[in-house]
Amino acid sequence: MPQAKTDLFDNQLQELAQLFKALAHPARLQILKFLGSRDACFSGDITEIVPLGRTTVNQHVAELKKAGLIKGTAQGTKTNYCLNPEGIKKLNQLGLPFLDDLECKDCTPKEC
Amino acid sequence: MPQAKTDLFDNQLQELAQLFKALAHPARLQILKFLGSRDACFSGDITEIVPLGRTTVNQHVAELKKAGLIKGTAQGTKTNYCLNPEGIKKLNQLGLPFLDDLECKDCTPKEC
DNA sequence: AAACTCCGACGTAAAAATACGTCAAATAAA
DNA sequence: TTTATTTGACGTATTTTTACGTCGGAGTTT
Repeated sequence: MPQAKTDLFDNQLQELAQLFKALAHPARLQILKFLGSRDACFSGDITEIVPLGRTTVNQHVAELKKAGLIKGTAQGTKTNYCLNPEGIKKLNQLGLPFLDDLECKDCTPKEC
Repeated sequence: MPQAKTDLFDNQLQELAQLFKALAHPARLQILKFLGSRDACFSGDITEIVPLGRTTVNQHVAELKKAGLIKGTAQGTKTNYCLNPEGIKKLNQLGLPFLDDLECKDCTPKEC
């Protein structure tokens, strides 16, 4: 884009859009779902979870890290991947109310 | 991207990723929020709601339409913009459970 | 030590997203 | 009828995203 104009918007909207962007690819959803479905963190090859090349998966992992939704701390050869509770919390704090407020309120069939 | 590999993923994940993608820009969030905050639909110039050029805003509107989140029916010169209850419902049905399931379950500080 | 495994960093290519200008059609207002 | 207003369609430039190959380092295994 010929210059990102995202800073013309409300801060909360910007932040929320960033978070939703991190969720805008099935590979990233799959990674989050995988980590969320486990009791503990995952120390192993995330590449094998996702049907894409290793490099590509690592890129998606990096994006999730950048968005603050997961953490990955090196542990010997392997990396320990966890959900980042703070990021998830922020996602829920901003995202859930937004989705809730979209519900059709008192719209009659005529109006909607 | 040199070929979209999105079809390698679970259908629900694909669909949800598509919906989140539609929410991945502050302009689109602003439009949704605006329509959602009203009791009825909006018949007027959406361009003036968003701090971007008319053409650009219309493009965002088209994306929201494509994602099934809003409807826009022509009414004389103006267009009547409404949230699309079915799309919003689907977003909530898929999105809310996903977000809820990401909550850290019984992770001790040691593990996360 | 040598071989292997896993990961990050770098580079690359194709596609999509973003932002806008311009134009034409349709309706409303003068 | 002429003039505006509004919207959608088309085209374009720039940036970002997506997907991968390759290389090198850190640590394990043999």
